[in-house]
Amino acid sequence: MTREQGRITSTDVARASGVSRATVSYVLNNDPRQTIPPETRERVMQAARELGYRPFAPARILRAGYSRLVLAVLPFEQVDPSLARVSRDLEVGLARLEFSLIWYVGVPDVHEIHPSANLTPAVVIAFGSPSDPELASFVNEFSAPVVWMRDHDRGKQIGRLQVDHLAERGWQCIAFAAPERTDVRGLAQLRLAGVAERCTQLGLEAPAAKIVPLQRTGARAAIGELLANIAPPFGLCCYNDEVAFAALAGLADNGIRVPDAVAVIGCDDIPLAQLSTPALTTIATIQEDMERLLEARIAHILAASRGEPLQDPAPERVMVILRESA
Amino acid sequence: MTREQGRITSTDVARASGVSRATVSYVLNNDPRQTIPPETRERVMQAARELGYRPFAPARILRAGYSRLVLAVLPFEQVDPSLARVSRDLEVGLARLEFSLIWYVGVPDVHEIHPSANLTPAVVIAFGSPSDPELASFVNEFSAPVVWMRDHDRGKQIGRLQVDHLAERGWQCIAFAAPERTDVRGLAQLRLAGVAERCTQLGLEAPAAKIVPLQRTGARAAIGELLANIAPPFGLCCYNDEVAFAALAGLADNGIRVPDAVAVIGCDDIPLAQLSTPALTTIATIQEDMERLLEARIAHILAASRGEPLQDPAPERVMVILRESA
DNA sequence: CTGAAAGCGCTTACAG
DNA sequence: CTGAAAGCGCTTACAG
Repeated sequence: MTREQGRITSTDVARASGVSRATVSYVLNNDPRQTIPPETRERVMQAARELGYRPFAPARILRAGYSRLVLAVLPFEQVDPSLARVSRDLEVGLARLEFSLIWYVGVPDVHEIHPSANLTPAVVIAFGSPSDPELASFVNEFSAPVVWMRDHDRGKQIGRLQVDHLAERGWQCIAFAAPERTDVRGLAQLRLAGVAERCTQLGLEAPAAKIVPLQRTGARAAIGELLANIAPPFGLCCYNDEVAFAALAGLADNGIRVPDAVAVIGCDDIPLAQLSTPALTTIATIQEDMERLLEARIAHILAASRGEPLQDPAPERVMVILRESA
Repeated sequence: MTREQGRITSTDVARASGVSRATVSYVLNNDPRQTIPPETRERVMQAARELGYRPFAPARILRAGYSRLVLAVLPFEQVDPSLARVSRDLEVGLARLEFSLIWYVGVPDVHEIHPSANLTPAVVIAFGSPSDPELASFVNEFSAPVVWMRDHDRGKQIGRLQVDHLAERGWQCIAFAAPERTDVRGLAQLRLAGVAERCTQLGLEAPAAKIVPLQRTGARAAIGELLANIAPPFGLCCYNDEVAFAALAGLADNGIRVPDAVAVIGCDDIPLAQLSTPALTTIATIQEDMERLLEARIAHILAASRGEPLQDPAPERVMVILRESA
């Protein structure tokens, strides 16, 4: 692992422009406390440009004691379509504060080498819940303030809202379609818990739960089994829109009409949701709320980067997108 | 931006365990050239644990001259469903080599502050084409070797393959369904170019192209206009599976039967592809090929991190997933 | 207005 | 087997 590129340093720039390293630094960082003659300034900038000089980040950070880097940690199970928007808004907000946003995506347990060995974020944004011990320890390893997003509460809240919607429309019997993906079991449990909780509160029977695979034949079979257990009419709360698509396909393959015999409600409002037959009723995060939330979150991050104590941020709120399937 | 946490340094550990900083480093890095008495070793480790000592990454990197960090740069337009798999495989492969993988996702032009000010990747993986000037300059700013993935060729190749499949099955007339997303225009142009190229080679008429929005009413209207331009039967090559879903919905809303009157072929093989009505025929990257490719790519990255010259890697290959829509 | 010097935290020859 | 010392590249008081 030798790398003898011969890095270009500020010493090189100083030599090339006939000044000291201090002056190079003053010029390049536009230090307002120094008065550099424009001619010298120009000479330094020119030399830096010609040599292709880039300050070596680790040296700067070592000197300063901190970086302007925010690392978002995203477990695979949290990857979902709403992320593109969140990511963009976060990044633009942080850029305004001169912070860079980068992502760690994946499986915290794979690593003998922790990324903190090569990376010094000023703040870590964790997608998930602090009560997830693996995620929590992965994230704490950075010894930086941690801002949590997408905590457990949202999971339950979505389940509750799905039931509310179905119950309001007169559905008395509720079932839950769970995903096959194993990495997402925790989230699915939570969702189901929210569904079950609300059923109890409303005096409905406890919901039947069934794993509905995304493979079409698997979906058909799963829905068949569900139908053997519980007779239509019933309302089906799906873990997310993908599972809802599988449920719709399985119901169609079993000759069940949606929403006449079975109502189906998803979650996420993926772009394809309006394109299913029938178009999918689903749950989405409230947009304006989202914007306010992100602003708050960024202020939060800034505060954390200054070492100020963190308070629990307001949770994301959530609404029904009404289409045809429920 | 003061941060006076009082960082715990190797000096603290040395003091606490009554040895020199050198010894602390030897113990914690398991230097095989040193013979440390087990007792001393234990004392040092204990002290480090109790103090919660973590070596400060920038100092290590400054000393070493390089980091073990690979940064994948992903423009928004390149975000697609196949990424989850690629990401996971890349990360696991790199972890084995003791490299960490992190992502930069987004819009290179937003930044006055370039992430390289806070980050020193050993290698950059760029998703896109070196002939994209914005991406190229963003990525070169890191002054690290750059490995390119997903170059232009793949775009054309997919278009060609879609046409081949339709032509083999007797479709004489070809149309192209483009996405509405503007950030993806470049890729869409390329795809269309591939489609058009193959049509010419096969002696077919030049393909009609139409933007098909993902909103259901928009999709219906767009397909309506397309049908006014070009009468069924024809084969419809779609930019990706999402556009294909919109096309299927639009065709259904216009009373057109798939695949009898119009054949539809997508791209990506997203999980939902098999769940449409009819199930979607589409294009996917060959799986075993993908694995070989990733292995090669990782070897490539490793070579790059040693400063060895890069050669053009083999491109990804691609196949038809046959279902019902074409 | 400019430069010599110190120091951020780490690792590793080198001397003992 | 252990420790004192040098040096990675940067910024910034400080002296002139």
